[in-house]
Amino acid sequence: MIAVESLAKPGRRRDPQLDEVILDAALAMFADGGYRGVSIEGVAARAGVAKATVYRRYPTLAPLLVDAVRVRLCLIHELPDTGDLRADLLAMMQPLIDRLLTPDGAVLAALMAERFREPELAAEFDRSIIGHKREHTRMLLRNAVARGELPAETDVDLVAEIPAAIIWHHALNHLTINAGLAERIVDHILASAVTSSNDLPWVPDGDERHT
Amino acid sequence: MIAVESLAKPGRRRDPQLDEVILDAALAMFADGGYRGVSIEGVAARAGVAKATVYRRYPTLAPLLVDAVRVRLCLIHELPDTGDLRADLLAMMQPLIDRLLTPDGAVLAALMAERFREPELAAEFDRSIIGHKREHTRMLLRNAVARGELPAETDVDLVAEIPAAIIWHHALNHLTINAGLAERIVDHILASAVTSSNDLPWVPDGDERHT
Amino acid sequence: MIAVESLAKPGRRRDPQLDEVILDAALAMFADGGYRGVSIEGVAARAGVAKATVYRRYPTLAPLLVDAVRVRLCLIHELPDTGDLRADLLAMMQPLIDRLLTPDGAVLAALMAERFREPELAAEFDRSIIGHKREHTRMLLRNAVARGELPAETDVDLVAEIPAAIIWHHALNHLTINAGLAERIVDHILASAVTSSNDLPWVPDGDERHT
Amino acid sequence: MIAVESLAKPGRRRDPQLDEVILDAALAMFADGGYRGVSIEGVAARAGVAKATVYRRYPTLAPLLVDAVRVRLCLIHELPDTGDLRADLLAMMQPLIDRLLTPDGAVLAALMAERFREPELAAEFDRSIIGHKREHTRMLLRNAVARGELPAETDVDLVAEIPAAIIWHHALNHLTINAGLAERIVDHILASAVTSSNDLPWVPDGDERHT
DNA sequence: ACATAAGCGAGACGGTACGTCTCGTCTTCTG
DNA sequence: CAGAAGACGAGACGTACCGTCTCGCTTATGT
Repeated sequence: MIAVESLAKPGRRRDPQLDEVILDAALAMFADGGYRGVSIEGVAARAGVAKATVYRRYPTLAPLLVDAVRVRLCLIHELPDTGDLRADLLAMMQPLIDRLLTPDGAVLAALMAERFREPELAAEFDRSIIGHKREHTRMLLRNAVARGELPAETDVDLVAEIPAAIIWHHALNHLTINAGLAERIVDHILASAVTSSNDLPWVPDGDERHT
Repeated sequence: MIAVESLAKPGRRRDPQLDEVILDAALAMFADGGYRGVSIEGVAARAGVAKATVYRRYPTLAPLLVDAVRVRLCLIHELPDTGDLRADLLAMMQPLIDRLLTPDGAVLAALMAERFREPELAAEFDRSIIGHKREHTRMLLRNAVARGELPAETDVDLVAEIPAAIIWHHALNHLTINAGLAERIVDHILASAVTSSNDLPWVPDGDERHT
Repeated sequence: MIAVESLAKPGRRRDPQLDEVILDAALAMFADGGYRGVSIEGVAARAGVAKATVYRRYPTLAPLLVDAVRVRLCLIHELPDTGDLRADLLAMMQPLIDRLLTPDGAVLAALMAERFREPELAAEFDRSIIGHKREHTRMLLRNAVARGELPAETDVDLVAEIPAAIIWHHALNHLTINAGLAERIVDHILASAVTSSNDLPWVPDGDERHT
Repeated sequence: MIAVESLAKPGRRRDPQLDEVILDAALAMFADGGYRGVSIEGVAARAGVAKATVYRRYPTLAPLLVDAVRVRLCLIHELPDTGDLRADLLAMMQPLIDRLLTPDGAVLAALMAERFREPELAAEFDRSIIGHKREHTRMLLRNAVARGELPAETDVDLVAEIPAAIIWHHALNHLTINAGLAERIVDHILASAVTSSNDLPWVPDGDERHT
């Protein structure tokens, strides 16, 4: 009886399906023409939706794309820490590389390129894609140093950037990206592994990895 | 009096001063708003020039910016090959880093970001800025491997990309770039230098064979 | 038990108060901005009512205004036929002129103007305002001719139109309308009265008509 | 040599052909749907012209239609004054009636209807169509009174309005308009002609006026 | 009493037109 | 012919209503 507060708002609900087609259309246009190629008018047309329906959801283009990226290109995944540096690094890189090899790759690369100019885009991108990867990688490396797997003088901050730097460098320069890239990067990082008193278990079979 | 050659076309000459103000305006607009922020209309307005005056010189935006970059941001420099890997690598990186620290740095980074979408821009950019640096770096590394300075199993192709990848990664992610970065990169690359049981055979005979 | 006719439908009744505020709002908007200035959206807003509440009652604008006019501006009155042509004609015109002098006058004039384009509006307007006045006036004139008060060659059809034509001409052209107008029109019509063999009893006092 | 002032402005001239197609399109849309049916967007589309091309010429709809009317429906003609009241009145009415019988008639009537609400439209309409006709008619009637052709007590101001009032009343009420209407109106006005001491040369043949 | 059904406020939806803006091209004039 | 000025077709911008529709609630029966 005592309806303290009726939380239900009056009026028709927004159609959740439209949310999706709008985001899809936005992402598709972005893939085609980059940030420049996206217009709210165009998104509405492509989504088969009235302009007002888009404007009702997003006041400007940026949050629309931000949402499109968050919802459609989410790359967040578990950050591994098994103690096996090689495996952990590979596990960090693989999802990104896999994604770059799909059609979404073009979108991701475009996004990476545009993010320089679009702070909002960049922020969201960092959150959902790059996220805490760098920090996590740093930690993995620090642990490896502590365990003695990597030399004490390793420039952890720098090395931690190498995977992302190389991968995005490839993506943005239209250089080939393939499954072997991750392994080559890991091999490079582990090349300075402390080999002091023992054999190098990975040397014998480390030859045919270069694709 | 004797017009030996009538190469002189009739009509008014193009005003060379306008060439300059146009390029300046283009670069300034690019710095302000990136590729998106540049329009021939805007450039003309900023240069205090009629639109046709710009269009007469450049059919589209790309060659205009390409020219602006070539003329105003030329980064071409000597590719060093002294035999001192450390010094050579540093010499390769320093001009770029120096430039990135000036106000032009924003322009360069923006250019680097936009080049993903603009093949023409990318081509010119590669020619005048990145140029043959990658190939040259590869050669330097190969020579170092040949001299035994670097381990035989060094992934030369990958390592050669590290300097550019790291520097641009910093530039595009608004990470700090400072003079020490080049040294850190070189140190990292040389960390795997063969130091095992002997002196450094390359020091005494580090001659200047490659020009 | 035997619900011979279950005319009473279930469900909530329409709120009769809303009928009124809707019509009032419609008429007010019409007075402000003419047919163009009326929109169902606007009427709903002005009436403080949901759009659907209006649309439930009137499918389109026309019947809404038609109702508003019928209910609020009814001009139907007795059509006099006393045998006194002068008095009868005056009695025909007076209610309209009186109404045109009230604030409703603007609404009526607007309605008269719009009716050209809006057949539905025109039909209702004719029914409730103009009605059978023309035909009645014709009859009065024919009778006057028959009685010999008007010349036999009188163009009854034309003369019967003069009162309405003049009055609406004034209304639509923003010309002054005043109480004397009706008298002037009657005087004009009676000017051709047969004066052959007798005095004109109404002439002596026919001077002060011009207001 | 002394170019005191170069009145010629620089820049491309407005295309006079476009002036015409725009006005034609506007008039056509008006004929189809009345003032309500005209939109600048629609005019541009119908004229095969960019919106800006219309907006460059007319800030809003009203002056556009005003111009369309002025240029395309000009009804200005000589105001006759031959001393023959009958002929002069006929000459005044005939052009209007003729026009109303053409396809333009619908446009004119619509315009007449809309003018009530659109002061700008009305002003232009009065200037180019109604213009000084009323005043001229008044003068003709005054002269006729002075010559003794009309009774001294004629209500000149009222009678002068009859032609226009009747004709527009017909037009706005979708009543038939035909060539005979002008004659009937003139006959009516002359019905009160002073016939005192002379014959009425036009009476005998005044029968076939009803078409 | 309580399901049924309509009324109602609110507002989402696909549209259309608004008036403004900028784009790259085209045209006309002056120097 | 170069250059300034600006008209032009094209089309996106963001706003405002249009008329329809879908909600969640309220109100009145009819069984």
